[in-house]
Amino acid sequence: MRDMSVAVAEEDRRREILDAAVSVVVERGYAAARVSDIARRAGTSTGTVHYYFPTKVDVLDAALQHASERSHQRHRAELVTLTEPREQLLRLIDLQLPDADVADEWAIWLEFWNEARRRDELRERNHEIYTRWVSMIESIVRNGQRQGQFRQDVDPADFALRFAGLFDGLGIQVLLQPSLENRWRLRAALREVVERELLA
Amino acid sequence: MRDMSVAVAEEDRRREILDAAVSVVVERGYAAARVSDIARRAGTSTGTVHYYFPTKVDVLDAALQHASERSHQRHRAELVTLTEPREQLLRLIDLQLPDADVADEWAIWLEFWNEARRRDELRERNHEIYTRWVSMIESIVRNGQRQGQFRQDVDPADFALRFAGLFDGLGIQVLLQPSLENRWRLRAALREVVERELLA
DNA sequence: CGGTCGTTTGACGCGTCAGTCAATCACCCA
DNA sequence: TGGGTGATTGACTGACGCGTCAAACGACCG
Repeated sequence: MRDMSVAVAEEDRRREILDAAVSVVVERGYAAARVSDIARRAGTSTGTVHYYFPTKVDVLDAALQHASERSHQRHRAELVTLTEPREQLLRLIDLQLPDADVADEWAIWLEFWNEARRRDELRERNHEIYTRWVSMIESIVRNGQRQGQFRQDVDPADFALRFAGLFDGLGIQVLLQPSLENRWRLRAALREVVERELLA
Repeated sequence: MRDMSVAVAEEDRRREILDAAVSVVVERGYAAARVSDIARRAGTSTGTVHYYFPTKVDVLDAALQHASERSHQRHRAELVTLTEPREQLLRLIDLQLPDADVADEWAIWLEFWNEARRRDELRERNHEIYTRWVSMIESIVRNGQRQGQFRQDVDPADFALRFAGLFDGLGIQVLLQPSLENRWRLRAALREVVERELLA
């Protein structure tokens, strides 16, 4: 019982530190993030941060993982509330437009990619995460085809890859120039792809 | 005459330093680049680097600009050798696939975007550069339409934006997983967009 | 040849920051 | 109550790297 309650507190503290780390990475970037920033934002001390994570790299990598997990769960949670594949895809678009909190998520992706370029473990991690994201889209498309709502002559894996790619590429520019106009264009471009390629 | 020759030497030295800086950024990343790395790779001393560029940020920013300029010139030089808009677009694809040297260029873009996220001047710079890249595509499309080779019912600006976005998004993943398979998929996806959307 | 100016050098000073550690705290249990 | 355990603190140390600067270099000129 004691062990349980301590374990829970431990997990909470860990999560607090990771949340803090994520927001520091968003603000200062992966490479410029300081342990003291993370500690301050988590309302604790550098000693405690090191108590939970041996080195700074450990905190930051865990933070990236943490953020990507949260993002994935958010997507899943929203998708199960919808039954129509078409609605699911459109919702996915709106869920991931670089607005407010989601812009922070995009920032994390950029940092992630950048860091992954130089480190094998992160490259692998990115590959898993990206594959999961593409698979999510792919399975929606497959569902749509099975239900006869989407065209049958489209390769789901191929479509999913292109959809994700288009999303990322335009998303980066929207992140950097987040005007209403640009956000709207991103949304319109993605919806148009869905309409044009999946619906007869 | 003396001034002239000195000025030329000065420019050479500057360029050497910038080339060195680019390769250090590719290797270690913008944030982790050290003045001493740049000096060593340029075959000179840290003092000299600071003689030409007051601060490290000045070198790095100039290096980003330098790399983007070189990339743009490379595109222009290749395009003028072709007359058919269709050929120009297809060449552009092959010119920019993340292979060998070009992978370094992609790395620079990632670093650039990442850094731009936090700094207004770089955001503006990125906007100019990106606009120039999209405009290049757009004007090829316009040419193709004028010559009757491309469909008339496509908005060139819109197409160019989507084409560039798709290129970037998929390009990042190819950069991180540079398998033959992935490179081929990127190329095929882009060529297909050209075929499907621009050619009747 | 001696002086001037632009260039180059690298040792040094100074600030910064990750990670350590001894001390303290808080909680529980015997 | 007293002792044990896990959690927390922040001062400290050692490493590191930017930017400075005094000294040297070398090309040219009067």
